Amino acid sequence: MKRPISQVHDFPDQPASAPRRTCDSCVVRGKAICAGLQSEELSGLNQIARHRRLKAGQKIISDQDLPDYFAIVLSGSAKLTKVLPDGRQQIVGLLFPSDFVGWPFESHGSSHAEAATDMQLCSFPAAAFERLVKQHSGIQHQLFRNAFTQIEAAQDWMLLLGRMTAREKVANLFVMIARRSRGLDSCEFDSSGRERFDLPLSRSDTADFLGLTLETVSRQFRALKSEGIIRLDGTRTVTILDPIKLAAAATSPFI
Amino acid sequence: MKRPISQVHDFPDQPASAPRRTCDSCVVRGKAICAGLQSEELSGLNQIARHRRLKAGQKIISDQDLPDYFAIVLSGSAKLTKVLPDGRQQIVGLLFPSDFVGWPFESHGSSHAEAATDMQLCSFPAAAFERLVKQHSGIQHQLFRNAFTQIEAAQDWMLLLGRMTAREKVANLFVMIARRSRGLDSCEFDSSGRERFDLPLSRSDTADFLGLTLETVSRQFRALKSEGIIRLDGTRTVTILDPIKLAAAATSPFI
DNA sequence: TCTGCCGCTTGATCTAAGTCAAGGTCAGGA
DNA sequence: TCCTGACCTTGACTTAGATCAAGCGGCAGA
Repeated sequence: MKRPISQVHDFPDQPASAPRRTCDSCVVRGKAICAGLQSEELSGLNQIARHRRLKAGQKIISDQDLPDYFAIVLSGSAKLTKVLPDGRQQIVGLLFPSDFVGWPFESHGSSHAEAATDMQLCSFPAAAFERLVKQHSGIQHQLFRNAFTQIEAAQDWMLLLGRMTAREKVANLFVMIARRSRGLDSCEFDSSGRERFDLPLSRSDTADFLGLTLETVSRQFRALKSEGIIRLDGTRTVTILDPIKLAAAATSPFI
Repeated sequence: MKRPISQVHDFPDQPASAPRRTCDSCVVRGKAICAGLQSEELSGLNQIARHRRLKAGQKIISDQDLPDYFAIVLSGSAKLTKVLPDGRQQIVGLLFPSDFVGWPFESHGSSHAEAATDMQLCSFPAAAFERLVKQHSGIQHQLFRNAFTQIEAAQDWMLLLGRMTAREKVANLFVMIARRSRGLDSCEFDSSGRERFDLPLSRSDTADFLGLTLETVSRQFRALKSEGIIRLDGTRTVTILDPIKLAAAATSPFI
């Protein structure tokens, strides 16, 4: 039987009294906003940080009301969605470990953040976090850099949504997820050095991410598979068999 | 003969010795990043600010090399574009007066900024501006808020690109440009209170912004016109005849 | 005034992707 | 064990929008 690669370790929520596990001690150290902070800034964050585990589908931050916390993704993935009144949906962002969730100082976000897979977060109470940001310009600077990364990703995705074919969209999705998964436990290299990773999204979510229908997504998966470019183990696990051809199918970006 | 509404006033570039006109003295005061700054921060900006006039089509900041200046748009519009190796193009942002151009502290942007119309900028030499930002957290905070606005716009646009029909895309474009033009000299209300504004983009650029072809854009313009929703004077000037129907055609967002 | 070009419109046709519909697969619960 | 429902695949067909191909109109330069 096929099983997805990644599995959230089953450790319990930290009780309030226990020493708190923080961003400081996590896998993504050095990549998340904590990177390059002064030790004073780090210890400030550590003091308010709190571990949090979410099941796939759980809301993280709604686009309606004030967020009560911000967070850094430690494991798993989150999706940012926007919905039209008639139900049409677009996923406008996919967050991986080390990504920051939420917008300090804004009364409401422009999208709804939700766990795409089971995930772990390092969370910070909103008010305390904003207070820290005001005191430490290093944190503010990291937030700003994080914003730039999000803009870059959004602009890349606009190019994909507006100007790419279904095949190119799917190929680029694989390239992007492979890159973001590298070094995480949702990614391994097999004995012949082939990269294998889990898709954090269902076919339907994938369609909403790529601006396609789920049928078209499924057909493009099949096409890349039948051309020997990828292998699918089960429905969520992808192995890249031919990275050259995959890059060609993606027409360059996201490499 | 029809003439576009907006016209760049023909005042000469400020000689280096003359008292410099700055962001402080411009139309967009109170809306741009200068809003809410301390007087000390403002005077710092004023000291390095420099007026700049650009012709339509001139490059502002390339996505290749380090920017030598950042700027606030005073009049006219700029477009941010991304290009695929085979020439396919996507406009990933449209900038209006009060918008900030460029990314301090990043070695290169992810898109190419270019004047869409003749325009005026309030520019800041890159190095001096970054120095100021480091000193004054108020400016940093304004930059951060500006980044949030850009993310919001980008996410809205992803929804448009991925999930809207050609008709909805065009209707939303009109709604968005009308909103952003309000209060500028590229916008007026006629005697019966109808809103009239200039499109900053050619049909071909509009197509690249909406993820369509220019033919489809042209046909959708015609459709909205023949339904009495808009009027076109010449090829760039739009009057909204029926805002209710326009909003209906846009299926809600951007209002 | 004429000419050529650029940006735009319009029509005819084509096609990539959407829609509709029928199964298949698998995990979880009765 | 079988049933149920969620998720995915596959096929047949339809269609929105792309592509191809004229042609128009205004203005810039001769």
